Amino acid sequence: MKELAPKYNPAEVEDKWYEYWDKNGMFRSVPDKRPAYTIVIPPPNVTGILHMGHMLNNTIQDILVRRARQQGKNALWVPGTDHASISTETKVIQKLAKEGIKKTDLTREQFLEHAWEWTRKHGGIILQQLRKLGASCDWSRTAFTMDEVRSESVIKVFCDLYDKGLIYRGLRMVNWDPENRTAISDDEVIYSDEHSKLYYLKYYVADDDMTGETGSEEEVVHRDADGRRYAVVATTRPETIMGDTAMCINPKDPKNQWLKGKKVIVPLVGRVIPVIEDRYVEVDFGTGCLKVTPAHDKNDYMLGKTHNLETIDIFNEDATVNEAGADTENTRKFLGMDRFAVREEIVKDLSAAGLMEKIEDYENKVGRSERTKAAIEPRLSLQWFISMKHFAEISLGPVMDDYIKFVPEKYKTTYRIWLEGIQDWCISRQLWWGHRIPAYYYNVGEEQRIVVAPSAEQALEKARKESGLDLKAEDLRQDPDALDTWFSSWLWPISLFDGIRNPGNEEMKYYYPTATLVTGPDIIFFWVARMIMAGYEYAGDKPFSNVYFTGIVRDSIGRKMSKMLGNSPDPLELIAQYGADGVRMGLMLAAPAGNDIMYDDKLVEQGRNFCNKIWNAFRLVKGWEVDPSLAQPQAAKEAVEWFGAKLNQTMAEVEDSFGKFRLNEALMAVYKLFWDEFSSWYLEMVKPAYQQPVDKATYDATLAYFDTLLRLLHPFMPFITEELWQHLAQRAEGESIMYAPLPEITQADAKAIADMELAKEIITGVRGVRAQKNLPQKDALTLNIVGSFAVPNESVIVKLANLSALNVGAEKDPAAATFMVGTTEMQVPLADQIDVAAELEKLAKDLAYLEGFKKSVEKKLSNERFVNNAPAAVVETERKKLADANSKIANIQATIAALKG
RNA sequence: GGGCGCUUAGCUCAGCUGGUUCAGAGCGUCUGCCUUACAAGCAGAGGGUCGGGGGUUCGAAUCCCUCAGCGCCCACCA
Repeated sequence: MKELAPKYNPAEVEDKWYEYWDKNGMFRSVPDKRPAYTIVIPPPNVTGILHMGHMLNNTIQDILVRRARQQGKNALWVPGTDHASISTETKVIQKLAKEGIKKTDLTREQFLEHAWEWTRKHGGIILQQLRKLGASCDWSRTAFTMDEVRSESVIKVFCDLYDKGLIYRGLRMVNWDPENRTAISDDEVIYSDEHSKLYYLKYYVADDDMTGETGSEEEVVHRDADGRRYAVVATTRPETIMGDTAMCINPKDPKNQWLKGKKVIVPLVGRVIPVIEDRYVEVDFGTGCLKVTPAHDKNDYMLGKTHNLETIDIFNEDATVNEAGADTENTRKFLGMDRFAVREEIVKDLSAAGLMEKIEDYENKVGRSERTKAAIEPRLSLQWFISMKHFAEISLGPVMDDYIKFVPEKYKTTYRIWLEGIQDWCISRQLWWGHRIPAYYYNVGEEQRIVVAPSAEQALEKARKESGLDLKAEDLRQDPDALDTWFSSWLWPISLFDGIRNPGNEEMKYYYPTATLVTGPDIIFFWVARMIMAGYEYAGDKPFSNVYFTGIVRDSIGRKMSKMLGNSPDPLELIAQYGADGVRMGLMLAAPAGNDIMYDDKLVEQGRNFCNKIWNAFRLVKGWEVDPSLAQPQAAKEAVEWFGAKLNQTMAEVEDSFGKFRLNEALMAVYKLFWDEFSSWYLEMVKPAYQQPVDKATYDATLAYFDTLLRLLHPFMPFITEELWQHLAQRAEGESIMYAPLPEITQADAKAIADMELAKEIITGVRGVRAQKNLPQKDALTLNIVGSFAVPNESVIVKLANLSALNVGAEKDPAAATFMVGTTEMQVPLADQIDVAAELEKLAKDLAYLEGFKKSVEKKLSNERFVNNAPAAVVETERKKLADANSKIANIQATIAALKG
């Protein structure tokens, strides 16, 4: 074979193997007799591009799927993308804006045409990028949440839930995103602390008779220069005063007793509003007076309901002031003005009118849209909701009982608490990009009625039946709203197998429930919980058996990766630079389940270096000439026996780690096995002298071990393992390491492992002496073992320590470098090279340490309570420690005496 | 305000139901080596009173209490 480069070049092999796998249909899965192992991808946004979070998440999925394949399971990883209604619609609007087109200038159909065009142009890029990573998805099954199967599934489920009475339409205070002019769910609102101001406004008492204060001295009564009384209200949102319909105090607030039963005047607006009492108001906040704006605040809305207040909505959909907000002389000028501009203006006006008591700096939580970052405007509107009580009931148990296993387990609590306090799910969005709500309105006289049906035709038929009228198609108006994106996502594990339209079909029976869901904890409510709900409602069983929550990929100083900070590496750039295997390996080493990972280039460097290590180990082995006539050297025989045991031991560890989803530990175990045990120890043990041939037995054993190591590594590093596996032996076209099973794990020979550990300790001891005394490796040394000792793997020791003689039962030699293995003294004679003073100093230190150690053990053993209460085995080990310490001390003392003598 | 979690070597972390696999790993650091598989490497070495305090116990990184710091999630204080 041709000479291999001393460095591994991933770029040369990765695309080649990916095409090979794809061409040979190796990612493809169809139901058969084997057990299934299914993963459905968390569908990335259709127009998104790969970021570090995707890299981590999809690497994990690929590892699980590839491992399942090796285990003989019928592994399927289903890919797809999400239409991401808000996010995509926002992007399309921005793109149109650049072309000078406003959404409002377009018809729904025109807008959707633009959106589809955008989707076609950018859609699926991310799936192409996943191939670079090595993702072994069955691409023939690639789905989209707005393709035909998924869309029909969504509509069918909506109709079904409506028929079941689980979907309703209602007037609610919703989180309104004025930028996209849509309602969003509670979960899509991000609250953060922001600097703002607290404005103290004067609300004069209406029809003030200006008579003196009544009641207690604790009362706080404000008066102006003319003696007129007013209350002070602290607010962060002075622009909403046009919607004030009451002022509220706490009935127990001594400061404000005098306001009871009074009416006050809204500043500037001039409207007279009642003072109401409710314990909701905090006595200690601000002045204890609260302005109540039922149309623009969730709590105020609640107050409005309990106290039967009028609701005045003062804003348009885009949070500019409407007619109702601008119907007085002083507020007329605000018509059409944005809420924040109004705030500025109104603050000026209030101050000018002497109605502003003071302004303070203030820090409060402001809710913003997760997507557009626009400040949420609470808004009353008609929306569609799913009643969640039923779903909460069916989805709690399976997780709490570990029928669905969460990794890490702590998210069970998070999940339970959320379900216990669950709110109804607002599923309508005032967007066009998405699944349009299949609800149709028609009028019977003045009364508006609703029918819900999968199509306009069916709706018409239904409406005719229900109304008894001879309605025409144009009498029905479809609801303009689209459904929340998650309304399609929650069906994903079912709809991917067409299990909504065709319940119980063959694919559903075979692939469902899926094995493991790999996702971030940030969407545990949005998605994970709801998939569990839909799973039970529409497939009669859990959607997945395990949920592996990944962490967030952060930069090396712990910041989230973000475009703004520019601290996120480009994944494809990384792959180009370090190889897909190197990147996968680097990420996985640092990623325990549920832990954030601090990304650093050092990690992927380590991955790349490991690839190189594997590559070079391969170069070594493949470079050997085999001489069949050669007998196997004893050292090689010992090495082969030992490594077989070590391999088995590690495979058991890896198996155990996978069972616990501790992929980083599994990888680390294989990493150390390959680098330390195989490369640094085993290969050195069996390596023939330079340009000497190797015997057949050793060669075969080594290739077999290499093969197994590649299989173990394959799920983590698919490309290099395939490349080398193909080189390792003649493979037929269509063969792949992807389907090479792992050998069975047998009981590891513990004695073989322990013996070699001891041998390694001796070798390391000799190497230590070489390092200290500057003795070159090529000079053979003598090793004398003082007293009796059963030497394990003697040939290996002689070879790796480069010994000319190994004597057991030697006399103590003062002119020798000494090291201890257990209680046994080992010496490398140095003749005149020994530095007596330095040696004595070192021995004195050792002695002092041992004396101290001995004392602590003796103290323990002389403690009667310890001897009486501790288990016999523990006491026994203490006794042994003491005996060992005594023997070591005697040894050292003898050596010191000999050196001095 | 409620809940969950974290604090162990310079960095990132592992240490299950208390006792030789209890003070560990990887990376980094230091020393010596371009030894014909690999300097993206080899060999060797150093490094922590396990956040502070208290308690339970013969014995605590491990269990309990408390304090401090950090992180995340949830929540209607304008």
